[in-house]
Amino acid sequence: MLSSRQKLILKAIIDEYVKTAQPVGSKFLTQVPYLTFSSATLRYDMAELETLGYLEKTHTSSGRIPSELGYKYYVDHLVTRDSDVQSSFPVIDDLLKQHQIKRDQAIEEAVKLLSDLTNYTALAVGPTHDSLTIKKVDFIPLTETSATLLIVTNQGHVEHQTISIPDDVNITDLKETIKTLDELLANKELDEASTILKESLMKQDLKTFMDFQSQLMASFIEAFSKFSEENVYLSGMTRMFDQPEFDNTGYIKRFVEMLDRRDLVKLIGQQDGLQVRFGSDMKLIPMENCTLISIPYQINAQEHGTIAVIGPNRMPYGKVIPLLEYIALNIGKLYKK
Amino acid sequence: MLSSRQKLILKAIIDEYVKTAQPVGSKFLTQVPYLTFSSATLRYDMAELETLGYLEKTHTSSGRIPSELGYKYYVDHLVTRDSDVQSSFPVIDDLLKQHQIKRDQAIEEAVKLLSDLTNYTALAVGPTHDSLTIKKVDFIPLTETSATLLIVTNQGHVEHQTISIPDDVNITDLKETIKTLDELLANKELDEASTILKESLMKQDLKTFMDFQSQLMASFIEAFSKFSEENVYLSGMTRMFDQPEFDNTGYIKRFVEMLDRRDLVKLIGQQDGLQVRFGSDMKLIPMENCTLISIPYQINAQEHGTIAVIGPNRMPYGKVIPLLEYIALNIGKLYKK
DNA sequence: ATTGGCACAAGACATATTTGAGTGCTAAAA
DNA sequence: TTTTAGCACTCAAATATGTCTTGTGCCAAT
Repeated sequence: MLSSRQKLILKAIIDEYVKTAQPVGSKFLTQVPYLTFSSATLRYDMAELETLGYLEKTHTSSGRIPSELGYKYYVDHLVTRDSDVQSSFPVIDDLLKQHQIKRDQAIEEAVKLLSDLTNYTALAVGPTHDSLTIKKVDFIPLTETSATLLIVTNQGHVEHQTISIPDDVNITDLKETIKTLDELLANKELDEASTILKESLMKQDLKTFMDFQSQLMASFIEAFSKFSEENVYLSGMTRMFDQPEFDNTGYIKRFVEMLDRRDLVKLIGQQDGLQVRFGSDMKLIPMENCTLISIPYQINAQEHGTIAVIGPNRMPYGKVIPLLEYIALNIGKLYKK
Repeated sequence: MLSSRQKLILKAIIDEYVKTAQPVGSKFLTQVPYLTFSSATLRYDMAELETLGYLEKTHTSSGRIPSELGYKYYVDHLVTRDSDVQSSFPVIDDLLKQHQIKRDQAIEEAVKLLSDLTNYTALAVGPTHDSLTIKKVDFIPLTETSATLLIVTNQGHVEHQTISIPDDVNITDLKETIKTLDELLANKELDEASTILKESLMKQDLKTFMDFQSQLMASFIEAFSKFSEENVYLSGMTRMFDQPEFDNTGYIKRFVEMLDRRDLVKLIGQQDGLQVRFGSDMKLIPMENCTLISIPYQINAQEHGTIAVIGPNRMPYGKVIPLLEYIALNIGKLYKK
């Protein structure tokens, strides 16, 4: 357990380090208004905080920098919300209201805004749909030997697959088949639909030939899987380049590759509430000196996703967290109209 | 005009510099089999090549490195096609044949392959369609107040727009309207379709209300514009990070931002045959020390695009160019089946 | 429990010294 | 006339040296 003085010292060190990116020494701390102690006293507590694992030194006689554990303690117990943040709330409101936005655009704008306001990389996944049902299955002949298969969901999402029609398949029969399928699948949920589809094709009650059926089946399955694929929105990919502690091509390379591979998506999938994850917490993709802050957003009863910021550990949490919360909240509000 | 010995020297310097990324001196050149001259003679010609602008020095007493002009001369007159490249042709054939690939996947695979084989960033734009016509316009009611508008082209591409239906619009009328539009627009080319659409809505011969018409119109226009949007495929974004001359976060940042903004797309739009562009040739986006090699590919009579590699000037052109050509050629072949 | 004082550690910076690769020039050889 | 050997010179890079500054740890005094 930390003494209250130790807490103040930890807070002062992190606040300062976030600003300057330089190790903080006892001399600086003596100038902090709420630390009216001699440098020796402060040093004593700093040494203590170091043995507890909250602080680190870059070399034997340097000032202290926060460890990951230190940041963790800071966000859990010490961070004070920056009241200035509220001044950017109207900007957010304005920008999101400005367009009569489509949903995808709204999320894209929100992510861009988040990146612009924080100067860190921002991303969002989703929205995923809790109960997606099939509204319509249709097909449009294109040529003698090809047609486009259309599948529309109740949320108005459309997937299409171009299929080639073998000579031995009668186009009228095919039309019939699709019509039957449309009736069978209408208003069914996706996984339910998959089952029904398999059964129907098994039962051979559809007037199409066997090997063509597998192509058809595959097309449906692929379309279904595309519906449940998650969109990823990314903005400010290169923002991390500006952080002095990342001025290193090797590191930056790994960072860009991670973004490119969409690794983070798995990490910020389903979750409750705000989460702050530090480099080593990101199990699959350890990224030292990085913090990922994520929060779910809700668009309506069925559609929700996650929006996140990724930046250096050395982040002004007191600003970033309220911003993220406010934006997540307003993506939902915005789309209610 | 260069003497034949000067040509040999220029070639030797570039070949070596491409391998090592180090300035090449007269001492090294004496060891080149086809340069049986003393270092003094070679130095004399090197000085000459420098005044002509083909070589540069990094400082007064360093070896020489090729200038942009030097590279240009090299690719135009000196490069010898590397016969080893053919050994990777079967790999290309295999990988592209392996899947029963869809067109988009084929291009994506090709770009990835190009990047993997060259170790440079690769990209492709397109395919664009010469004569895209509308095959079908349809609409699917989702709820009382919303519907999805579907537009299908003769190439089997589909765009959809979700529209909200005002209370004062009768859904039967709307159905009627869409049906009329379908008949009007079927088999029309995109720009033709835009014109027809405007006229019809002007003439008010459609049974929908005025302010709703503008929404409808906008939806169509947006869908049309999406059809003609170009796809961009990108692979190996971080490959440039491995080049020693780009081990610099400032530069890398500009590079990634350029890729992110898709700046290159404008550059490699319509063109005939193979093009090699050096840093300063890329008018809008000067990227020093970068070379862009691009070549058109053809998928069928109507669909074509461009595929390209971007890497450092210091590139083994003798390998990269044949590879690019072979891949561009085979994207087309592959999709013929 | 807190503080002032002091020896010590280590990075940062500036300045010299050495080394080595490579050049340009010139006079002699081919 | 062309080519070559020889030599003085240049400059970057590596190495060494000394000084300065910041900050630590510890101890004795308060």
